[in-house]
Amino acid sequence: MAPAADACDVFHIDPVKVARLREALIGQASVDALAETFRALGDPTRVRVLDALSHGELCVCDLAALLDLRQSATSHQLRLLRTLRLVRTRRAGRMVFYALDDRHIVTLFRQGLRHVEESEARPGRRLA
Amino acid sequence: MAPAADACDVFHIDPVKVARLREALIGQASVDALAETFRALGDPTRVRVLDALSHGELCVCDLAALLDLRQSATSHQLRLLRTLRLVRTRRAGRMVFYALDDRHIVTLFRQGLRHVEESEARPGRRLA
DNA sequence: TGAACATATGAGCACACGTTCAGGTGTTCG
DNA sequence: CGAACACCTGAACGTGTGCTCATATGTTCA
Repeated sequence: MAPAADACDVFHIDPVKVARLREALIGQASVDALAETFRALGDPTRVRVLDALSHGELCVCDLAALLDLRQSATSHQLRLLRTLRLVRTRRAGRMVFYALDDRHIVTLFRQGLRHVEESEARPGRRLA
Repeated sequence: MAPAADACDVFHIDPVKVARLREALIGQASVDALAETFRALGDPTRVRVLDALSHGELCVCDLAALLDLRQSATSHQLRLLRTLRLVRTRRAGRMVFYALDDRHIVTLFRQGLRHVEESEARPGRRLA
């Protein structure tokens, strides 16, 4: 994990300040966990899944129909969310109900939503 | 945008409730904007970039050295973050300083951090 | 038990992503 | 001007991601 070529190998502006910065940076474990968490929310399909589930539990089939997704695709995404402990399952006969399992994620989700809704009103340029 | 095969095409549990849910769901524009925002935070390198910049502005070269990244990779990531208006640039001679440009993102970032730091103490299983 | 149903899983494919290399743009200074 | 420097950008490459199809697992009910 040390390319260190190509880029200049000395600090330019304030070496002392930057050296101190090194100490203040988040540890690799937290970085990875943080990225993993946000990545889970970084896909339109999963955003819609979580949005739907934020109104209450749903079985896979209803969720798929609601979001206009194949049952298979829905199941795959739910597995990912379940592995990350963002959703929880409840079996009822042949059906499996999924519900949100992480209060913090809901908070993050809502906060992100507020953010994009505010941004929509502003000039901000969209991608592609 | 209508696969609708493979999955059952009727609602099973509470058709009325689910039909109402359709109305309550977030619009596609917000879904995409939300996913785009979270995706920007969903990469370890960008998490580290934002973390570093959260302590103050930095030039590309110092940032690259600090994070042990090639200047090119750093620049590519910064462009992405700039396109999303998460960071802002300030030119000073040959150097370009980058700084955070979105208070909300910092809030999201910190909140996500608190979340993963809490989770680290708990049993939660990690991926692969 | 066996048919019907709800969900889970594996393989395969098309596409997106992050990095690197090589070279381009813009600025400073002799 | 031209060399040196800081940064940007495009192409290429390996890898990851999300979907679909086909099929397996697990449950209910006749």
